[in-house]
This record gives sequence, structure tokens and C-alpha cells, in this order.
Amino acid sequence: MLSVEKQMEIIKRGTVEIVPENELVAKLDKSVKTGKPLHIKLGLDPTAPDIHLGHTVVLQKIRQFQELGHRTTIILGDFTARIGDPTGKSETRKQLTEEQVLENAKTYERQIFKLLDPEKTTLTFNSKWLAPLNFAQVIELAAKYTVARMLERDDFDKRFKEGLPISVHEFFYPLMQGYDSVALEADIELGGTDQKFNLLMGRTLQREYGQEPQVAIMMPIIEGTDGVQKMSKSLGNYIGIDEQPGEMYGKTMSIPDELMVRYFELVTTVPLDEVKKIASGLENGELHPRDVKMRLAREIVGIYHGPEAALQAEAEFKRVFQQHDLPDEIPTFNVTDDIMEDGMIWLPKLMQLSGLCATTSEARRLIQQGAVRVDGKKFDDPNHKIKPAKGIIIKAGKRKFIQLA
RNA sequence: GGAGAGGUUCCCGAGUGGCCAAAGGGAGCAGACUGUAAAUCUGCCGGCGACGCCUUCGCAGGUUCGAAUCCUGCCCUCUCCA
Repeated sequence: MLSVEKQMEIIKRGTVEIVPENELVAKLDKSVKTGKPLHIKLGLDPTAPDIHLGHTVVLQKIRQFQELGHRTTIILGDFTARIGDPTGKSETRKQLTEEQVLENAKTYERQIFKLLDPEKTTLTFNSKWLAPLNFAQVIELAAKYTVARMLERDDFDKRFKEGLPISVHEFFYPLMQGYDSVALEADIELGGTDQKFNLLMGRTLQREYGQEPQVAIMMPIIEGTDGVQKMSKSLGNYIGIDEQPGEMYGKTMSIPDELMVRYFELVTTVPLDEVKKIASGLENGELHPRDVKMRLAREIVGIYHGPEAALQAEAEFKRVFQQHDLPDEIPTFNVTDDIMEDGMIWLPKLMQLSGLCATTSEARRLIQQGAVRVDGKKFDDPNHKIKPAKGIIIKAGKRKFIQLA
């Protein structure tokens, strides 16, 4: 086992806050002396089974703990998911059935283990201890916290002040999550900064139930490919770890330059001192931002698809975007007789049917903006018709291609 | 239970009878440029074989030549009082 100092150095990478740091040092110290690993807890929401780089920030940290020889447990919040969380809009969030939860769990497992060591990871559901609680026990749990303190929570406070709805049962989410820590007797709980309240709730409840409080480690919420909003699937600015290498590579290349170092630190396994070198290289102009970003894209693709796929993705990227060449593989489209008129087909219709765009309106716009090429030739007339023939390549924008079959 | 406020296009957020397919910002898309699907600039950004037509402003009706804007009912949210 590494020394406390070394461990702290690794653990602190990328963290926003450790509450409280001295307790973490004490726990590590005890662990080193007794040889007993610490128990790290991470809760995941099983409603969104597609993991993206945003989730991996915290998973990378779990991985680091595993490498340091500690014990890690990932809790799938099936119980909370089954109750359903009506936060926000008028539509009540779907309650998940047990089958759905199990299915999502399987998907999770497959994705998580691209990053974590299955041997060192315990996966468990929180319904295991939450479901058996009876009403009296729930009341007892609820009595351990006051409404005023609940409203201290940032997002409750904000919603309260802005006049947005807060359902009564939402108060139970922090309580349930905190109770998870009690059930597991966690030493450390990981989470995004948005989880601060819940993580601290764990400390409070553990104390109430006579345990040594856990240390809360908060990781940043990473910005998505737009560089503005947090990465999320619904915002469409995410890089999913299940995505194809080319897609992953390209999306990484689309992040703003300023975000690169942050990504290196948070979602790659590049050693910290090297990340620092990259940062200073960028600052003094020794390194070309494009090359650094390509390295970043390689690193990311490499984690999930292997180094070879990363190099391939890079070659493809260079061909299509630097040399404006055609991609390796172009999806084909079959023109059938029923969509033709006198052997011709209206270009916007063809674009819509082949999936180059969603509507003919969009197709018209693209054509008028000079974004459409047929076999390399540009057309700006939205009424243009073409005579379909095998092998014709239609290009819409920089990265959408279709070839007629 | 009572009294007020409010629900607008992907998101935020203007708009209180025609000039509104609806300001502005963000996201998205495209073009130019380039050093990358960065940055910047410019344009687009409901649908339709399209200088016109159709569908949008919580839902359902109504007033009006004409409604996102006025009226009625309903649904949802918030605030204050009890």
C-alpha cells in the first residue's frame, strides 16, 4: 500500500472539495497502519443507463481508489428509480419497473467495466435495505432532519425562491441516499459537486446512527462538447462511452480548446505530471492545440476501444476533415422506382428519404446555403432534380454523406 | 378553504388585439476562414414540390373581420393568508 502522502496526491487529482480533508488523512493513515482498505461508495441512478464521459469523471476516481487497493461499492439506486422523481415539469417521470431496472443494471455493468476492475467492484441495489423499512422506521429517519436544513440544499433553495415545485417526497431522496451510507458503513462517498448535500447527509445520518462519518469527495461536473452546459444526454452535448470510435474521436475534436486540459485531467488516465506539461506547453505556445486535442481524442477513444481503433479513427478524421476526402465507409441508399418521376428525383426529397436531413425544408436550406454537393458538384437550386445512378455520392455539410446503391 | 401570480417555439426569456412563425440570448446547423467537428465572422434555425399555403404560444370552448394577446371552464405550478 502506498504512503498516505502518495495516496492523497492521487486522490486529490481533479477534486473540487474534500470534506473534511483531515478526516480523510486520518482514515488513510489508519488504513495504512492496519492494512485494512477503506470502503468507497458511489451511487448511480439507474434511470439513465447510457454512460457518458460526464459519468466517468467520478468513475475514474473509483478506479484510482481500486488501484490504491481500497474496497469500492457501486449502488444502483433502484429503489428511488422505482418510486419515480417528478422533479421539474408537469410530466411525471416514468417509474421504472423491476425488469427495466434489472435491464439497465446489466447495461451499466457492461459499460462500467470498460473502466473499472470487475474483481474489485461490488455492485448492489439500494432496495436491498430500503425496501424492508417500515413506516415507523421511515418516520424515524425523517425525524433526524429538519425542513429548514433541507431547504439549505442549493437546488431546493433555488427552486423554492424561484417558485418552482418541490414535491414532499423529494425530501426523502437525500435521506435515502444518506441511509445508503449507513447501510454500507461507507468510509468515503464520491459524487459530483451537485451531490454535495446528499453526501453531507450521509455524514449526518451516520453520526445519528452511531457510525464514524464518511468523507465526502466531490468531483466537478464536466462541461459537454459545447463547452457551456454540463454534459448530458438530453442536451445532446455528450460523448457516450458506447459510441463508435470515429464518432467519439470527432466529438472530442469539437470541444473548445480551453476545455482540453480539464478533459485530460478528468477523463483520461494520462499521469498528472504529464497533464501539467501539456498545460504549460499550450500556454507558452510550444504545443499546437490541434495536436494536443488529437492526443486527447486518441486517449479517450483508446480507453474504450483500444489504441488501434484510436489510430484508425484519427486517420479517418484527417482524411475527411483535413484533406476533405471521402470517408472510408459511406452509408448507401436505395432509390426505388416509386419515389422517382420520369427517371428523376427531387434533391430535397432524396436527402430527406436517405436520412441526410429530417425534412425537405431543412434540405432546401442546406442547398441554398451551398452545403450540398452531388458527386462533388455544388447546387444551390432547391428545385434541382437529379437522375439517380449507382455510385452517386451526395454530401450535405461536412460530415454527412450518402451513396446511391 | 380564501386572495393573488404564472404556464410562449430545443432551453432561457420578450411579447398584452392586427406590423407575430413570434424580439434577445444559449444550444444546434451551414458557409467563410483556419490550426480541429477549436476560436472568430456571416447566414439559417415549425412544416409543406413553397414568393403562397398549413400547424404552433398549458387544454377546451367563446368574443371579434382578426387573438399568443380579451372572455369562460378545466389542468398544472408558485406566493401570501388560514
